[in-house]
Amino acid sequence: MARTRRPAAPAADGPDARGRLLEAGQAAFADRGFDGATVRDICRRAGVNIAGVTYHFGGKEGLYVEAVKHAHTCAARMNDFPAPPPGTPPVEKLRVFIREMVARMHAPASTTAMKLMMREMADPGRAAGVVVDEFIRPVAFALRGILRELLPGLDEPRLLATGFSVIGQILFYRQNRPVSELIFGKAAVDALDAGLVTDHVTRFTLAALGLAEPVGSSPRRGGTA
Amino acid sequence: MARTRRPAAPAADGPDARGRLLEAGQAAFADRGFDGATVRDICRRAGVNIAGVTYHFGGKEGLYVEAVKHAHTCAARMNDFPAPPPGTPPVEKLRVFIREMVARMHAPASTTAMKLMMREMADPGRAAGVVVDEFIRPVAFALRGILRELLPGLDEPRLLATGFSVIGQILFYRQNRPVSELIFGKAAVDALDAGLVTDHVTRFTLAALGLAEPVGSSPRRGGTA
Amino acid sequence: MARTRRPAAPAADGPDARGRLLEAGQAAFADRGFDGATVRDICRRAGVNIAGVTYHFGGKEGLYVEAVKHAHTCAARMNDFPAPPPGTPPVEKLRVFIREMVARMHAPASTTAMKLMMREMADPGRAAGVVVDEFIRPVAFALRGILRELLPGLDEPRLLATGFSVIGQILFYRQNRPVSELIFGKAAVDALDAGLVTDHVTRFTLAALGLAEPVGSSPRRGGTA
Amino acid sequence: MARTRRPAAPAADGPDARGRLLEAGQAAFADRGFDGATVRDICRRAGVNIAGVTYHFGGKEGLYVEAVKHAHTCAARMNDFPAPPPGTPPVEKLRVFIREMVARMHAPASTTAMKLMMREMADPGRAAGVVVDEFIRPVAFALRGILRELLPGLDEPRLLATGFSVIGQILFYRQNRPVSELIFGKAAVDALDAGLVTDHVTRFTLAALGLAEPVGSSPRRGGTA
DNA sequence: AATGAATGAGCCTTCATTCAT
DNA sequence: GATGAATGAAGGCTCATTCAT
Repeated sequence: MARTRRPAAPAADGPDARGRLLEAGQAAFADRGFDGATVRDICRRAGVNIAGVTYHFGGKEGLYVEAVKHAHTCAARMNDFPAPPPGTPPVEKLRVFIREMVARMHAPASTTAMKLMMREMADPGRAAGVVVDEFIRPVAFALRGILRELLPGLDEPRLLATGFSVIGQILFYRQNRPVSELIFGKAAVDALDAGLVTDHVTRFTLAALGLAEPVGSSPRRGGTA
Repeated sequence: MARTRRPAAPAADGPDARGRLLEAGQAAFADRGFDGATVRDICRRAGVNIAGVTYHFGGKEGLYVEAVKHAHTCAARMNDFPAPPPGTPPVEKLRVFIREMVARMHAPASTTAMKLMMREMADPGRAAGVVVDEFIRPVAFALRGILRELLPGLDEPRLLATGFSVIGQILFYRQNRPVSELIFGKAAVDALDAGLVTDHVTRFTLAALGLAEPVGSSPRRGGTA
Repeated sequence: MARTRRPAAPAADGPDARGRLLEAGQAAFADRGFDGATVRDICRRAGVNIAGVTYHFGGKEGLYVEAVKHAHTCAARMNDFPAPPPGTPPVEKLRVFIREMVARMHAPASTTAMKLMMREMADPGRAAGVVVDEFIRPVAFALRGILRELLPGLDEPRLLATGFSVIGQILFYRQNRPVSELIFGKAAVDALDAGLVTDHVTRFTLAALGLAEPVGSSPRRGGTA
Repeated sequence: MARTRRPAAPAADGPDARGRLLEAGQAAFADRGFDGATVRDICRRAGVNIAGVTYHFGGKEGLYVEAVKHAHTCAARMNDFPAPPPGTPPVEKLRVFIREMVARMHAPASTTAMKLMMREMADPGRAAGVVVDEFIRPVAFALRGILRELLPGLDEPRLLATGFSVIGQILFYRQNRPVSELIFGKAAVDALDAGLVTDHVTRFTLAALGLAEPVGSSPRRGGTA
């Protein structure tokens, strides 16, 4: 156990210094950004000496990159995306994809990790390459594959735009939640839980592709049937 | 306008110090963020004394807020949103709305102002209230009004989600362009110009609402006719 | 007066911040070396804010270079080296040269400046170029000129070596005083004041060149006659 | 020797950690000074754990002192100064002394050790006592003895000054080589090899004491014959 | 109205050192 | 005997801000 290994940890008793730094860094970068976060604060929260960041990560930037990597590892196991069985029809694959993506975006547990990744995506910088390569791109191509199956005759630009329409709908809840709450009130936005959003986005999307009844036609149950 | 809000600033007389500071601040905040931008750099670029920011805006934060306001004033005259004639059918209103929004998001001219506003939206803070009140909220309610006309029977949460689906599709191009280019290449993303995106989002949305043929059914011409 | 110009000097009342920094830096670098001296300490001694060094000199290294320049300016006005009248015989020129150099090396007033310069000479680095160009080289060439006049037939290497013999004798008192005192005691070394050393070096050198009676032959009076 | 002085060090067994640390420390201190050298760097170069310095020498300062001692042990076996046979005439003793000293100062082999010692001499501090006692003082007194034999009637201060004139000439080449090269060019200074310098200093000195023809009188051969 | 020298808090980093193993 | 993760003081420097002019 890493737990029994620590020699003289001063404050916390969770994982080792490096791990605690990673957690604390993730949180700090997530809600203050790279420039806004301070090494001092991160160390204090991690219960680690101020020299710890340089020691373990070579500096603030090193910690940032590792924190983003860690975030993607934590929050986004794309691998356990429930790979649909071979014969699964594409429509079902799309349903699953949407359900999974929405779930991720609404997961309250990984909020911190998610926020950090979103920040890096909105303003790609130090760690963008890693996030894109290991996390974003696979998902993007998975979606494109599904859509290609569904729309074999569509030209490339429109296929891309279609993918963006799907992803755009889902991402919106992550990227614009605070503003949405400011406009419509927290309660109204909170009402849109993962289940409702999954249903809605699935129905909206399938209808747009001619694979389901349009939104508004039959009251609910747009997700499965 | 902004003139009446100044606390203790000197008379503005054209491309004066205050104005240059506003421009320079807008640019700096847009591409480095609040923490990343420095007062010194902004003053240097504006050709203004280093004390200028404190003098004219009371401090860095003051300049930031004014810069965001200025950005919304510049880039987002929601007023000249071509108010459709009274009798316009809702579908047409939605078409116009989408066209206008996409145009704004793709406008290369107001890139700086747009970037600054997007930043503030992604991480609402110091100036979020102003942006939301004066720029975002009117648009959001306009869209909701249109959708309510189109879907009179839909319950509130689903109406909200539908609005988010429309806006999410459009915003995606602003909020995720750099990452998209990283994934699919700049060329592929650049191919999605305002016209194509307008067509696509309009078709996708109308189809989702049962007001147009689904995406992929007939080759193109989903936008105008 | 620079004296009346200071707006809000916190502690001292001498020259302005920049000047005080220069003095304090000179002292600190002189007796602790570049690495040993700290900006904080220098600022404290100068009664200047800690940001003063960066502000006025761009950083520690900038202050160092300026301090060395300042030292040479202060301690070594080679210009007022009493230029001998045109017809002065070379022997007299050499006498004057030695007297002047010894005087400089023994001057207790400019000890700090001298120490700083010696340090930089012993381990030429950041400011060596300046010191050599503006201070050392002119002196070196002046001496070589005098010796060339005295020894027209000597080959270059030996002329150089002769110059080094003259300078080496004089420099010794600056470069090795502390060690000398450790060996022979402070009293014995202090007994060698500027006058005695001038006499001695002059006699030793002139005798070596066959221009005076050898050391030890007649008790004293080796300097002038 | 140094072995009996260690406070709490482990048994030394050849090119062990302790020895490698000593070598690495010597090199680092020689060309960066005490403050400029870092324990980390020294340990890395010695292939020793970072705690090695504290462990073996009690700290950085301890290593420094031992390194200087080591340097004097390595580079300056004053013992094998070829003690002249009892009846050797003083002039010959002086010749030998000069030859030996110049040889030491020009020895390229012991450059590191020499540089370290020179540094400590120029700015006597932590290890000055040791160097002076074991290395410098014996030489100084040897020279004084020789000069006393040659100049039995000279008063003490002048005798001291005479010794300084001899040593000053020789030391110059060690203490001011870099600056000399800056002024006259590396080639010109390199031309002054040990042989030429020995010849020159010997001739210059003996002539100054009335024991040889003056410099410049007969072309060369002032050193040996 | 506008300046810019000066401020002091706070930044990230590096240092020699320690201590449980 | 030797290790290396962890320490905490101190390093140089940058920041937004102030104030006498």
